[in-house]
Amino acid sequence: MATADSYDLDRIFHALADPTRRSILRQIAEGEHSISAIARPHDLTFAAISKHLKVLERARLIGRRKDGSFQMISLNPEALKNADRWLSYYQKFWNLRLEALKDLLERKERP
Amino acid sequence: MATADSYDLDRIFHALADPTRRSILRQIAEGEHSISAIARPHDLTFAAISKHLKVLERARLIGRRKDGSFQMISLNPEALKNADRWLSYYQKFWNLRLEALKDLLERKERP
DNA sequence: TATACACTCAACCAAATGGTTGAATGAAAG
DNA sequence: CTTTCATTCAACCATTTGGTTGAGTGTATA
Repeated sequence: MATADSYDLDRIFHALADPTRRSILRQIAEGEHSISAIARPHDLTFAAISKHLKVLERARLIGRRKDGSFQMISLNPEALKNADRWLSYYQKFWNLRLEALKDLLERKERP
Repeated sequence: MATADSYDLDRIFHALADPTRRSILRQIAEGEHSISAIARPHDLTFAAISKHLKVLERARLIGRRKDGSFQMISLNPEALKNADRWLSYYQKFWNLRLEALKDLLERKERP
C-alpha cells in the first residue's frame, strides 16, 4: 500500500479545507451522484462546482464514471486514509493529554 | 468537549495543507521549541516562520509561552483531534473497501 | 549604556484561490 | 436536424497566500 508523499498531503488537506468540498464529500459518501445532483443543494454556479470537483479529483478523493451525458462522481476513501495515517502519529499526544487531565481530575476528587 | 464547527475545520485543514507547517508540528511534537529553534532547520526567513506560526495558532494547533526574550511554542493536540473526529466518519468507507478487496483476493485464491 | 539577540510589523510582490459570466461541446430527446 | 440538458472552458476579478526586505520593539548581556 503506497504511502502519501508530502505533495499528496498538501492536496488532500487543501481539498478538505473548504466547507463546500467537505459538503460534497458527505453527499457522495451516500452513493454516486451526478454533477447536477451535487450542485443542486449548493448555492453556487455549475462552473464553481466543477472547479471544486477538480480540486477533489486532484487530491484523488473522488472518481468519475461516464454514464451517457452524465458524469457520476463517487468517493475514493483511500486518499482520506492517507490523511488519517498522517494524523495517527499525533494520536498518542492527544491521548496522553486526556489521560493527564483525567489524572488531574481524579487527584482533585481524592487528594 | 466542544466539537469543531465548520470554520474551525477550515482553519485546521488549511494549516495542515502546507509542508512547512506540518514539519513545524513534527518538530514541536518532541517538545517545546523557541521560534529560532524552529526556524533553524527551515530555509526561510524569520518573518516567514512567524507567519506560519500565526496560521498554526489561528487553528489552535499550537500554544505560546513567554520565557524572557524567547517564546516557547508547544503543540496543542486537541485541535488535531477535531480533524481526526471529522475523518472518523469516513473510516467505515475505507474499511469496507479494504474488506471488499480482501474478499476479492480470497475468492481469487480459492475460487 | 551600547550592543547583540529574538522576534514582530508594514509594505510590497507573484502566484493561487474561489467566485462570476458567457460562449463552446457533446449526448439525448423531440 | 434542432433543441435541450449536462458540463467544461476561457476570461476576468477580488482576495488570500506565501514569500521577501527593512525598519521597529523588547529583553539580555558585555
